[in-house]
Amino acid sequence: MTGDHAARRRRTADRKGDLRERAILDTCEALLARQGYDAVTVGDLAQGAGITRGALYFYFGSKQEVVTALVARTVAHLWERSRATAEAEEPRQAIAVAMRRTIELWSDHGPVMRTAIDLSLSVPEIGALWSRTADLFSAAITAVLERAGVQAGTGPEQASAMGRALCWMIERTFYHASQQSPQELRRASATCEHIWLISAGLKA
Amino acid sequence: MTGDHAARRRRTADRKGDLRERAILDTCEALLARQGYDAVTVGDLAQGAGITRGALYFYFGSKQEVVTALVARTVAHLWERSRATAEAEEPRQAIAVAMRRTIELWSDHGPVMRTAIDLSLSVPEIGALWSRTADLFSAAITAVLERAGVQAGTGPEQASAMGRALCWMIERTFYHASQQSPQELRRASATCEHIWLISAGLKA
DNA sequence: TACTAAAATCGACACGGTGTAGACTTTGGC
DNA sequence: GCCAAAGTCTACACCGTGTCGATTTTAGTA
Repeated sequence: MTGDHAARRRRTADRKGDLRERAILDTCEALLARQGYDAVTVGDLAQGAGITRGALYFYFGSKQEVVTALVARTVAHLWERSRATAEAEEPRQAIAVAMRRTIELWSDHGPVMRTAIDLSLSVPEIGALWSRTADLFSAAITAVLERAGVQAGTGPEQASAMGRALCWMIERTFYHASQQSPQELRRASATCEHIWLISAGLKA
Repeated sequence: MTGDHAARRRRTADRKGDLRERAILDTCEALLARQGYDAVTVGDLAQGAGITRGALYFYFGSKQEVVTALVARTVAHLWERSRATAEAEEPRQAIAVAMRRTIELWSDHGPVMRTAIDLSLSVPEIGALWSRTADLFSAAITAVLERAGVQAGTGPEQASAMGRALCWMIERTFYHASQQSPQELRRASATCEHIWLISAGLKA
């Protein structure tokens, strides 16, 4: 706990291994962008990172751990940015900003997002990560609905449940659109925004 | 093409093999209900159907083919029932009926539905099957929206795109709710119905 | 500079699941 | 009873995962 100790920690923080770790994760993301999880082999991952399979298992206990770490990295990035968002905005503004953020997120990390969703069931770790992320989104949407006048509460037709449903709508719509094209992503975003506004009572 | 030939065909229609085929599919559905696709092994499938692995490969070329056939069977069942639906109803009625049908569908075949969705990407055959099903739903929702007065067209804020988004909302919401409980399924349905009605301009 | 412990890497292996091949048995029409 | 097609089995080859122990590299320390 001494300063000296901390210094050593910091110095060792960028040791060779961390570079490798990042290289593995980067390779994973690149491979995921065009092969789908199943098709990606541990050998591919290792080769992409410039090491052998055996060496890779020094960093990660399994293929699942690699992709879990990748999802964690992406999601952490997302959390940081959403925390930076001022929450007290005018509803219409808040919705527009949120959708813009979502477009960026899916543009930059679509393959990882899709993989995370696909593996949520079979890999509990990823499921937890994604569930927590969805909760964040869901809560944000709910908050906007309430601020716009939708009745608060947990009934099937009240803000909370509606926020959840709209969250799933956005997730799934972007999931598909991100496989098409950036343009399709923008169109999808416009549609989601429209329905969100209507649900909030902010549009005819 | 003679009557005799047809009779023979019909007689051979329930030959031993067809029973086995159904047994394999039934086993697959049962196993999928509590294990997830990856965990299900061809050996399990064969054992459940009372044959050996080798014999199973006489009926299906691969594990993927088995689950594809299962999805096809389920989806065919769904198509039949939705074809039986009268299309020219009053919007509110149509929506209520559609949601009721959807609850039944997910109650009876939740695990298969979820598996189909999960494998849509990695198994093109299943992706096509599911995509076609989604198109059907999407079109039905769109039709109701238009009949309720939403502007027809393919713009991001017009009926077609909205129908798609609502379709995804329903899919994802039921996907999650069907993992919880029948009660949660009904709650989820109520929420989706509510948003659908609002989007159609049929509710405050 | 030489020593040493931890970090990193490798090659070889065992295991489990998939799909194939060929031999054998059952079934049902003639 | 004969025979072809349908159905079934056992054994095998292949591939990807994850483990293990030996070896090399790295970086503090004397």
